[in-house]
This record gives sequence, structure tokens and C-alpha cells, in this order.
Amino acid sequence: MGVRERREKEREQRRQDILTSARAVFLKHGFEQTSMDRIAQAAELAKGTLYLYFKNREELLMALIGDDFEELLEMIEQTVKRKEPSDKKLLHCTTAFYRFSQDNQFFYQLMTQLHFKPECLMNQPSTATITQFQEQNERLMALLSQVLQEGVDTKVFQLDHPIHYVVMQLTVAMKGTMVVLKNNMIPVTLKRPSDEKIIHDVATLLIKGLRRQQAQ
Amino acid sequence: MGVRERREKEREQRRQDILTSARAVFLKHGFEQTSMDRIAQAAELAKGTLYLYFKNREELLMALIGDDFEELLEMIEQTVKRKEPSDKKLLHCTTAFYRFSQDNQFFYQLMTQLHFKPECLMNQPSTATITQFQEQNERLMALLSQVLQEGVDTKVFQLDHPIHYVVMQLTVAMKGTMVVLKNNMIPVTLKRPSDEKIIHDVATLLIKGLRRQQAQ
DNA sequence: CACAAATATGACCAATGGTCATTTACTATG
DNA sequence: CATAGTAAATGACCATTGGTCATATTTGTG
Repeated sequence: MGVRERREKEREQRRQDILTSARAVFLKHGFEQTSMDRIAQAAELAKGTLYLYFKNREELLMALIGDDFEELLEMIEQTVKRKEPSDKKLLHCTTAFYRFSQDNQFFYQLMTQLHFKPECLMNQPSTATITQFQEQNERLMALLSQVLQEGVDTKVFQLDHPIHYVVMQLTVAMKGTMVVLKNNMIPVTLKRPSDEKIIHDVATLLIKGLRRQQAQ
Repeated sequence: MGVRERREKEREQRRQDILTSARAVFLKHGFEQTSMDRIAQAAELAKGTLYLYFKNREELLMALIGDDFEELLEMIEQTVKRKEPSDKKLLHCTTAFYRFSQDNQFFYQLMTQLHFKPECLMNQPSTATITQFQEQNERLMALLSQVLQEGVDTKVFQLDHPIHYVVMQLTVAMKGTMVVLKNNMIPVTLKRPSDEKIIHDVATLLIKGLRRQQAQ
């Protein structure tokens, strides 16, 4: 059945084409101005067609993130491999994440805009896209866990909770920090330092909290 | 000119009535389901009328938050007044904030949904609502600054940055944490502890980072 | 009463995410 | 080649949204 096979390939190709077009639209017009219709237009397809390849907008966005997430993971992997004190390593992971987000603005925006509604994670039989995203997320968590474990082993860190829980704490706090800054969710009258500096300092503060305290 | 005066009062009254109605709608139908039209309906007014009292949806939401924010501020003031070590005080402020948000769900939701677009803070001559909100925010920051200052004075904390900057760090991180948790912006496959516990622990971690380290 | 100013109205607009009956392109079979 | 059947694409259509504005109503004043 060479036909079925070819069909599948073509289908996958179309999917990729749509993603490519979507990416271009995002880069050109920003998150706010990117409607499904616009994406369809850019892909030279009808809007309805998009829904043959993606369940809804959210899934399209998620799929769009996939490749970038992969790239990010590789960067973090590099960072983790380096020979450095664990606390520095952790900080570097954070800044790597931020830098990457800066360089890939639409990734950043999507990342901070995606909301995982219960339906998205529970109800459905979990599409490939969602599965992929979750897997990538788990890999990220695993990498961070590794750094923390090293830190504990080398007596740099002393954790009050299981490693996985601490990873979650860090992730939530850092991602939250980014979201708040990026979306101006705090009214700052006075001018503030760059987002990068703030994020760096918040990460430093958190990491300081992980550090082994000298016996008093 | 008793007329002008009365007119103003009536106008203010209408505004309040609208807010009351809006609040009811929010409580009954949740954030997602509360459109301007619905609010208008609840207030027994036409949609257009709302725009005579509020510049746009955002301002209405902000105004809605005002009273609650006031209440929260009083709670935090109480907390700050207590005689306690500064670190505990700070932690209590955080949990107070979270608890309050829980008890006033729509406040919470609005709080975490409001985005301060540049136009909102810069362009306009800053409506009374925005001013109020900013003032309240500054009071909150001032209270936290006070706690930090106490902590520094009593040698509980040792800050690496100016107090105001640290306050911002804490605020951004904690608010971010709440936003991420509330909006499920992190895909958690495994079940996690309650949001309250996570928030408590993140706060603890941050505060630990502020604590004076024993000279090694 | 007549005029003017403040208020209120709701039809209307442009966008948006999403649907679905219909059409089009392609392929296996007689 | 013709025909039936299937997969893919379409775009008109829908409901909903925030927001506008010409028109109508109410109110106060001379």
C-alpha cells in the first residue's frame, strides 16, 4: 500500500508547511495580530483546512513551539554537561532559558500565553502534539533535577523537599517571573532594570535559598 | 450650583451600581463568561452606557478590584503590625495574599488577568481608576519594604540589593507563581500539592534567600 | 413652553475561533 | 475509459466579543 504511505507523508508535509507559514506570520505580525485566518492566508489555504490538521488554535501554537523547545533543550543539556558548581549551572540554565526566549520571541510569547485548560490535558486522548510537549517538558525537568542532584551530592545545596518538588518550585517561580514581566502584569511607575537583570536576580535569590546554610 | 453637585453624585452612584452588578455577574458566571453585554444586562442598562462610565473593559475590571485591594491592604497592614520575626511576617504576608485571593476568587482572577499595556499606563492622562490602583500598589510595596527594613535592622535579612528592588523581586516572583499555578501554565502530569502549599514553599525558599548567611 | 445639555440606547461594526455542507482531486476497480 | 468511493479543501456561515455612534430620551433652565 504505497498510496497510504505517500498520503501520510504528504499530510505531514502539509502540516509542516502550515507551521512554517504560521511561524512567518507570527514573526511578521506578532502574537496579537495572528489569527487563524491570517495563518490560513499565508499558507494559501482556507481557514477550515487548518482545522483538518490541528484540533484548534491552541494545538497549532503548541506544535509551533515544538521545534524551538527542542533547540532549547539542547542548549540546556550543554549547560548541564559543563563542569561548574551546581549553583552556577542552575543560574546558567535560567539565563539560557531567558536568552533563548529573547532570541525566539514568538516562542516566548506562546510559551507564556499557553494555558492548559483541563480539557486540554484530561478529556482528550492526548494528541501527539500534546504528548510531545509534555515529554519535552519532562526532559527539561529531568535536566534540572540532575543539576539539583549534583548540587546535593557536592554539598552545595541542601534541599528541604524532594528534588522533583524543588524543580517544580523553581520552574513555577521562574516561569511566573517571566510571564509577569513580559506581560506587564505589575504596574511599575518607576523605571526598572532590564527584564534580563530582574530574572537573573530572582534566580539568584531562589538559588541562594537552596544553598547549604552553614551550621550556625 | 446644587445641580452640578447632585449630578456628580448620581453619576458616581450609577458607577457604583454598575460595579455592583458586574461583581454579581462575575461571581455567578466566572471570568470567562462575563462580557460587557452581560454586565450591562445585569445592570439593566445598554452596553453603550457602560462606556460612558468606563473607558473600556480593562478600566471596569480595575475599578472592580479597587475595593478588594483596599481590604487586602488592611489585612497586610495588620500582619505587618504584629510583633514577629521579619521573615515570618513576610511569609504571613504572602499567605495572607493567597488566602485572600482564594476567598475573593474574582479578585484573584482579575488580578492575574490584568495586563498593563503601555497605552494603559503611558498614553492616557491616567484616569482616576488607574491612579487609585497604582496608589494601592505602592502602598503594598511600602508595607513590604517596611518588613524588609525591619528584617535588615534586626539582622534577620541581609540584602544584596536596595530594598525597593528586592520588594519588586519578591512581588514579581510571587505574583508570577500564582499566575502560573492558577492558569495552569505548566503541564503537570503528576498530581501536585495544593496551590497554597506550593506558594507557601516558594515564598519560604525566596525568604530563605534573603536571610543573613552565617559567616563561613 | 422651548431650548439645551446631559444621559441612555441598541443597532451596528470589525475581528475572532470554530463548523459543516458542498465541492474538488485523486484512486482503485469493473 | 468510466464510475464509484474516499480523502482533502473550501469558504460561507455562526456565535461571540469589545467597542462606536447617530439617534432618542430625560432633565434642568430661562
